Amino acid sequence: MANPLENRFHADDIAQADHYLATDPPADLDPRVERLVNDLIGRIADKWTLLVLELLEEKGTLRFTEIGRQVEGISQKMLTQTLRQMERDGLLTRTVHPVVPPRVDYALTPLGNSLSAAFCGVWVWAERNLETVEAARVRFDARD
Amino acid sequence: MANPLENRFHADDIAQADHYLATDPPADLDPRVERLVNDLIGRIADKWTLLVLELLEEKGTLRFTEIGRQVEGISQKMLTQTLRQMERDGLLTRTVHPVVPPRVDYALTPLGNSLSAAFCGVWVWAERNLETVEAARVRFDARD
DNA sequence: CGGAATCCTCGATGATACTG
DNA sequence: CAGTATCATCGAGGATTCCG
Repeated sequence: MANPLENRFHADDIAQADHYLATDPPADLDPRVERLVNDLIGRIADKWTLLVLELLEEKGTLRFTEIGRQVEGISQKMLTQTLRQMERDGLLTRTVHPVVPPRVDYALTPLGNSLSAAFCGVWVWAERNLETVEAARVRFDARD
Repeated sequence: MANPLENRFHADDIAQADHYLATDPPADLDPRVERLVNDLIGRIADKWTLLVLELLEEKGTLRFTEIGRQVEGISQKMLTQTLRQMERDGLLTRTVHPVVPPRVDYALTPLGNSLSAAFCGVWVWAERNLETVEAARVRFDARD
């Protein structure tokens, strides 16, 4: 895996990783790490996790139903599943209030916030290059 | 919206990102843009695209078979499909050499490179927080 | 309200075979 | 070598129901 930080992506804490990565062997890293990174990427890079992550970062603390309402198109099943997995991974906290009717609050942990920050670059890229990609598709589809 | 490469954020200083978002229309953005961004995220955030993207960024130009060999576990079908979609989106170029046996080279476009750069923060996050996440999972699974 | 449990479907993916 | 085409599967995810 190449050092993705040849360019300068400046989260101050991430700049540290720059140095950290630079110490790696030139070729590829430990296959074990490779596997785990891919696994992790696979988990976080799914549609719902991403959307919940951004929503909670923006809104702070939200209840189960509120999240469900604001994440367009998610089913209750997937919402539960996504939230559980994120909780398991330490990305958010789940707080059950012993009242009737039940009230469960979800909020990002610092780890969750840092992941959201890490994704910032991707969101910005997507917004900035939306039309470029659209144009590329039109051009591609127009070829014989 | 700021360029991520110029953008300075701290993982623990999400309040800033808050402010950063605050420069956008207060509520949510244009639904059309929102939809397209989500669509785009959905496309690029799949396992194979991500892996091919990083591989090509690292290795430069590669042939079809070389990519297939280096992306562990990908089937020929998915490789073709992934490469086509990336080509369609303008992320890479496909160069057919009229020789026998056929030779087809793939390489990232500037757009592809910029996307790879945008993902840089995520890869770094994954590498840095691998063990934190692992620990969180163990803790979660150990609860009653 | 915030889920858990069940059933069911459909589309993504793999396996296989064929070709310029 | 670099695909395309076809068939088969299998599991992610939706719909529905029930519950503390």
